[in-house]
Amino acid sequence: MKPQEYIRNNIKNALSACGFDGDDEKLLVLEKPKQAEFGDISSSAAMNLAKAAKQAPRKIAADIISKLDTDPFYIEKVEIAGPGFINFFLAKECLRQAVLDIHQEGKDYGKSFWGKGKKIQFEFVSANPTGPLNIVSARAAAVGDVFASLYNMVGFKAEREFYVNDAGRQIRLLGISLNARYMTELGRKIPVPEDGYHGNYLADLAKEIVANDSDKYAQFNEEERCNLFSKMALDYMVKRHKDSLDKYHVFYDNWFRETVVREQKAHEKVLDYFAKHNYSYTKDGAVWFRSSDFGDEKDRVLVTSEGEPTYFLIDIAYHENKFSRGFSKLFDLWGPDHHGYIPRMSAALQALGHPREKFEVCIIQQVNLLRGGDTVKMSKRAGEIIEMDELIDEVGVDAARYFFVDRRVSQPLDFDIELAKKQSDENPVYYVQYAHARICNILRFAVEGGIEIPGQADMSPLGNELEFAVVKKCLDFPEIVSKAASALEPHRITGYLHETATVFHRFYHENRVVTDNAELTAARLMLCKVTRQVIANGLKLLSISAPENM
RNA sequence: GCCCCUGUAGCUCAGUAGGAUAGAGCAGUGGUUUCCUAAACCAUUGGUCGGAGGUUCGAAUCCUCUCAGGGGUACCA
Repeated sequence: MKPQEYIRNNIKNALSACGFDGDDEKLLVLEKPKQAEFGDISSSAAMNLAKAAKQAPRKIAADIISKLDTDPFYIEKVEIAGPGFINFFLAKECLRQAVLDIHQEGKDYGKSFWGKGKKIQFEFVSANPTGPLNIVSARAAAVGDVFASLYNMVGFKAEREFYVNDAGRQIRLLGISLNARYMTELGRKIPVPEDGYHGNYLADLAKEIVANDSDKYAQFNEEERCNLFSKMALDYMVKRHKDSLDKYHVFYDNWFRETVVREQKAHEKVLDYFAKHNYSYTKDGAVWFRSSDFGDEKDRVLVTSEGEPTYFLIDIAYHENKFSRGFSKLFDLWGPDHHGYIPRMSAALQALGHPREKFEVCIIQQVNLLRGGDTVKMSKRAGEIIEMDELIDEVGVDAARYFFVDRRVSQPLDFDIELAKKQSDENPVYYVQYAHARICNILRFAVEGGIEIPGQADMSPLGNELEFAVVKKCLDFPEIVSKAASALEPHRITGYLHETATVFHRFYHENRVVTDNAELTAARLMLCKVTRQVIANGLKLLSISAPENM
């Protein structure tokens, strides 16, 4: 049994013995004291009970403690402190045992099972295939990927999906824009329409087409040619997106195309359903959804007076399609510009019979790009955007991913390219990776000295505070993973890894691992292995490499 | 107008289902290497938690008001 588990059960029993509700989750929450002198684990149950029980918190705490079962294997001592905290000090023996337990779990350490194998889905990035991926997509890609990894770690079956908007006006415009570039390349100057796509990537593609097929398409009539070019540009862009994301270590389970929804007439089924249930009506020649009946601030158009289905309608049908694939919950990651869109989508899905909590949107705040402290101005109109590829090429995958994930998602992010590039102590990525590399080096050194790396060891030689600090930190990992997942807060992982690295570096500095003392060496090597495992597991969650040397 | 996000150390940010002396990294200052990687470690400087009220044993955290910045408010996608 893990120490936390033991203490939790223990408090639960003591509460019941004192006549309190031992099943009240709120009373069973364990906290980490801010300072080491307050012990390893604390409970504020007594203070939370004080008001209802009309007793002094410290008195309640004393009662609870009197009913605690303090197995010396787990508990060194228990104290009442401050206004009524109950502080537990873990016994050395269970910490020593924990090292072996974690070692046993290996790659699986950190997993939990509260997801119960439920199928869920994360849809993220889903950038329009009309231009290269930009910085905002880079943040969404890193975050969405880590969310999926986190949820897989806690027992869900999480899938990653990219929605490709491969239909509609913008794709026609893409074809027209490519047509202009192609004809221009052939010497017949046709301008890219003002609301078309002006980026150089289409000019590049046009050159490529001319190089391969020469003027073969010039004979086509214009409409035919634009249609063909729409398709060519689309395939080209999707491929580019895929390549960029591969390079970034983001791998999707599914690339879902909007045309599938249209071909299956799924949106018409939604219309029929809404009409049948009186969730829609016609006004001014357009079909409206009564979204205000489901919490939206006003009704929304499903079919325009021109007879065109809106993006919203198609999107509803798409989400209905997701549910039909058996996901018990859908997570969408959107940019801040879409937050006003949440109530209407939520309304639509509720109208279709899906409970509100089965659809959750996570808004990823914007990214401000800096270079050495100065803002990098980006103008989409003029085609001046920093592409995700450029960013990765410049700062590297590991640093980019670390920076994007190391901040609360709901918070705008200042990304300083110069800082991310720096291979110095200003850059937190290397700090964590260095701890991993350092441990690898210790193990290498031991092997070179003829010492066998133990698969088992007697941990009793572990005795000082720095050693135990490392163990305690490693012990926190599963809980951190669970919290990061349930709260959708990936920055907890980077923060934790940084702390783990700190504790290890500190230990390393004061304690020599490989010494003449064979027993002590074996125990410390085991401690090193376990720490390396925890750091590696954490980095793997983030898809950041764990280098063996630096 | 209405909605969302944000305001904590010089900079970038943690900390918010109320809890102990508000933390970390970087920057600054001063130290540490005959020894498994100094991309490290140790010490130290630095705070009216935007402001004002309120709720209570206790507020960065909850409520009201207020100031400041960013974003959103389409028969676009």
